[in-house]
Amino acid sequence: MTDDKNNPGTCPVDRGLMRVGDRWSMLVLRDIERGLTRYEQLRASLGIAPNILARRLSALVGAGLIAKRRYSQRPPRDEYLLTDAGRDFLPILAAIGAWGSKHNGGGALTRQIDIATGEPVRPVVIDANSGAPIGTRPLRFDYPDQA
Amino acid sequence: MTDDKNNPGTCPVDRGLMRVGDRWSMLVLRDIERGLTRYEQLRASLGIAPNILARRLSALVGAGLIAKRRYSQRPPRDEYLLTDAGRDFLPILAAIGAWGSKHNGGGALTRQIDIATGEPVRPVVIDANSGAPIGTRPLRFDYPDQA
DNA sequence: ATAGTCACTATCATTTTGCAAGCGACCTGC
DNA sequence: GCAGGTCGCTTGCAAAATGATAGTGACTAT
Repeated sequence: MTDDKNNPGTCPVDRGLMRVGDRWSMLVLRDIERGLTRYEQLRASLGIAPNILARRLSALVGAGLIAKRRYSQRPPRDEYLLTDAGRDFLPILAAIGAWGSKHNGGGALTRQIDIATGEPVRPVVIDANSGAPIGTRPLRFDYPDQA
Repeated sequence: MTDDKNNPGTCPVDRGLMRVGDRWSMLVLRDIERGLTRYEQLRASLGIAPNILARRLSALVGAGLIAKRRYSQRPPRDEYLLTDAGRDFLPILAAIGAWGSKHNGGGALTRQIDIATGEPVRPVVIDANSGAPIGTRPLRFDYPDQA
């Protein structure tokens, strides 16, 4: 685990998790995607303590995944919107959701539906080069020189 | 956030994160994938405190992502191997790694190489139905009845 | 017999999380 | 004009998780 931003490791997974590596942060992103952009909406939806939510939101702003925007001057009201980096993270949440449905999926579940086809989406991680799902072709790790 | 296993919520992301929603667990899975299957290898690679590693490993065993296997009777030695559910999680780690490379990717990084082509893999999450990357087509959420 | 490895456990300090209460800025009756 | 209500937090304190360090049991190797 790397916490030192000035001396990060070479593992991209670790690099990613430095930014969003906790559960609340991911659930906040999910809820913002669902349209719950305001503090009070998020607090009620998640059932999170207010101090914890405030801390997570400012961490996500600091990490560049969401941005705070004032949508009303009087009364002063803000909302949180996904940045490009935050939107880029959403497919990962979809993949985690697919895993959760498969391996921890008893009972009724919320699904995402493709509006054009009406079908539930089935997220799969593929290698864009080969088109093959990750895990179906042999891979090796390439470690950078650490001279 | 749901912690109650007898009364889980309807969000599949939450369901997934119930099982692996912390940073050490994901990094342990990554290292096991890399072939670091023994306690001492993991401890040295991750720089984690021994009590914390022991707890994470037994949590992952309890969550069904890894299994403990005795590979030597005398001296008694165990290793940790991925279960089917654990292997199913690896593509998510690849996707997180791709995100980390893109958005937090200064300096040298470890990469995964497709052995057949020699090319670095480029993980992308697609919808298996349409073949389109998640985020490129409009979706809606389908919430189950809560009568 | 002595030293060393491996896979942990035990103890205790530090850090993070979480609950409950409160606060400032504003709006909405009346 | 002032009591109550909403929103977006902060403060104070308890509880839980994490982490550093030391130690232990089962061996092997010399």
